[in-house]
Amino acid sequence: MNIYNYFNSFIKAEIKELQLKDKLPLDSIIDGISVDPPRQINHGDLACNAAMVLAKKVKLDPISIAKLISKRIITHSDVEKVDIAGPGFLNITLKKNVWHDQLRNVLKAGEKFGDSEIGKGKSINVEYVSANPTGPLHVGHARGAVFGDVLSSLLEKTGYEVTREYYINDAGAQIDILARSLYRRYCEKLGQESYEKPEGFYPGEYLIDLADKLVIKDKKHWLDKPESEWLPELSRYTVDEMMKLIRKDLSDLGIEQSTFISEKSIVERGMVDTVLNMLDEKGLIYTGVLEPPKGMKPESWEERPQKLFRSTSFGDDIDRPLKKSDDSWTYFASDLAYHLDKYKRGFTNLINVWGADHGGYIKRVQAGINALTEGNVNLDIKLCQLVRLLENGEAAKMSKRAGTYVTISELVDYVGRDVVRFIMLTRKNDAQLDFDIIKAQEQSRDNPVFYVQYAHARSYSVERMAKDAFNAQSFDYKNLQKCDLSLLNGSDELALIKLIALWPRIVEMASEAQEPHRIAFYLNELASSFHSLWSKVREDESFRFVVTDNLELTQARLALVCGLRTVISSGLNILGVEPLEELRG
RNA sequence: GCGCCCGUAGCUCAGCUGGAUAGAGCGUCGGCCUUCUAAGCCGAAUGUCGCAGGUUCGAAUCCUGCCGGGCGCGCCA
Repeated sequence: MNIYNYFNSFIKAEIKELQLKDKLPLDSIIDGISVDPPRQINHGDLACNAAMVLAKKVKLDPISIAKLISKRIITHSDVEKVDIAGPGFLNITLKKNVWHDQLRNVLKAGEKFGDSEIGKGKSINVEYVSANPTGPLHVGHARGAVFGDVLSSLLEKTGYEVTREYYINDAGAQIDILARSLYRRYCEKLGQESYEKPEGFYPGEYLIDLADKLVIKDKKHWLDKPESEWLPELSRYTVDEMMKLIRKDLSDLGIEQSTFISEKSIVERGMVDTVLNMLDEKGLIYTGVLEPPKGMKPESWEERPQKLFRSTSFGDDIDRPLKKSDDSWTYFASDLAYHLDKYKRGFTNLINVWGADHGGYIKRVQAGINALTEGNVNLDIKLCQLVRLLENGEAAKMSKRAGTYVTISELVDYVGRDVVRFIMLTRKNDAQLDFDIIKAQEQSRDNPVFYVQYAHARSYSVERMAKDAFNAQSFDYKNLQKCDLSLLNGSDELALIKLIALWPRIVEMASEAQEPHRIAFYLNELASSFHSLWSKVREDESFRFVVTDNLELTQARLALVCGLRTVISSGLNILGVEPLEELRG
């Protein structure tokens, strides 16, 4: 438990005591009470709004309530002093040894420091990427992929049991087109061009490569055969091969999902019919005619009765069609079946990571899943906005393999996996992201990946020097845990310890908000704080980490550096970025 | 037309789900290398938090209405 939560519970308990002793009314509200790190340094270590929250319902002024509570808080052995400030804030200053103990906890717990149990006993299904198996992944997919992967790690860090899932859209019409495109390439290989390029032809080079493989595998077997003979087989073959490509791309990014669910298998198991029957039984299906959307030119619009799901009963804007004009299921229908499948596999907490262009789809899926599960499922949908690839501020143009877009493997080859992963998290998921592939490789303050890695590497640099100056054994973790941390009493050192001690809170809040970018921002701040302390020695010799005539002080300072390193490394591990011990070769 | 997202320093963005005097980087200007790696650090200047109302002890944050930008809106997935 982090100290903010700890004091939150403590203060609430004390307030209950006061209520029992009739000092405060019993019905006063405790819910909105929070304990936070204050923004201003002179506001102490913890700021609590309890008095103001209580004053809301009780007809007492906040200041006198604050006085009442502060008398209780001051009895805690960790508390140095309590100030009442502003409109009724309780500003709590903790004894220095509390912070020293926090640092000691980091050294004892190692990377487990920051683990939380807020998700203990809960399982959650995170579905991400789920790109159509029609070609290699591109940059837009990379963002959703990294986001989903890091969100999963973050949830695991806070105790959730996470299933990382990929939904393979291997059933729609675009798969037929893909197979026909491959067939065309196959014919080309064998010197026959009479088979026309199909409508919506996939032009990427990867299909030429695949056609090579197919010729080697099946020789001329499919040549001059009717489509009905080769289409089913080649569809299956192409999807399998595309999924190999995609999984390769994902593994280049360090992503390995445990569960792959095929749309085709959902359909073949009759799940779509099940969904239709369920909705029908609930009276949520009818045949109707949709209005054409206003503001759009309905050129080819023809009014047509179709089978509709009454999603407006569940908060959607219009009712949604389940069947196309050719009587086949819409994507929506099979997607409902897929989500029902998740529920039947035992998941009630679902997260889907989608591209922002699918935003208009959220309400209907939530409506559908609510209808199918009686509201038992909580489905969160995270949208990732576009990524704009830049080269020194100009739009990047480095695409070759896929025809029209930059692929993940091109990007990873160019800047490296760690850079891709980190940069993808330097923006909130729902804000657009500019990814400058030149700047992302710079070794400068501009490049957050470098900046954080540099701080991490510097910690090793200090350790090496300390070990050179004394005997190495004095600095192993066991000895550092036991050393006298009270020697760390400079304001800069204490400030750094406090920032390190913030880590568990950052983790919990990022997890609750489902916002992995907060980890990246925090690491940047932590690195900055360390670089700053590091440079202090230029103004004042006494800031030297390694003090050659003082082993105890050097141990204490190295303990601080190791604590910092542990947190950085633990943060980078959540991001899936490898912490480096040295930056120059 | 409707729905979702966004609007914060010259630029790019944070802002801890309602807290105190709104922050960081870049850029600009001015400092710090006989170095525990200057691949870095320090200082200065910079704001109608899009606009207008509302909710309350307290709003960049929540609600409503505008303005401006992005995405989407049956027979694609």
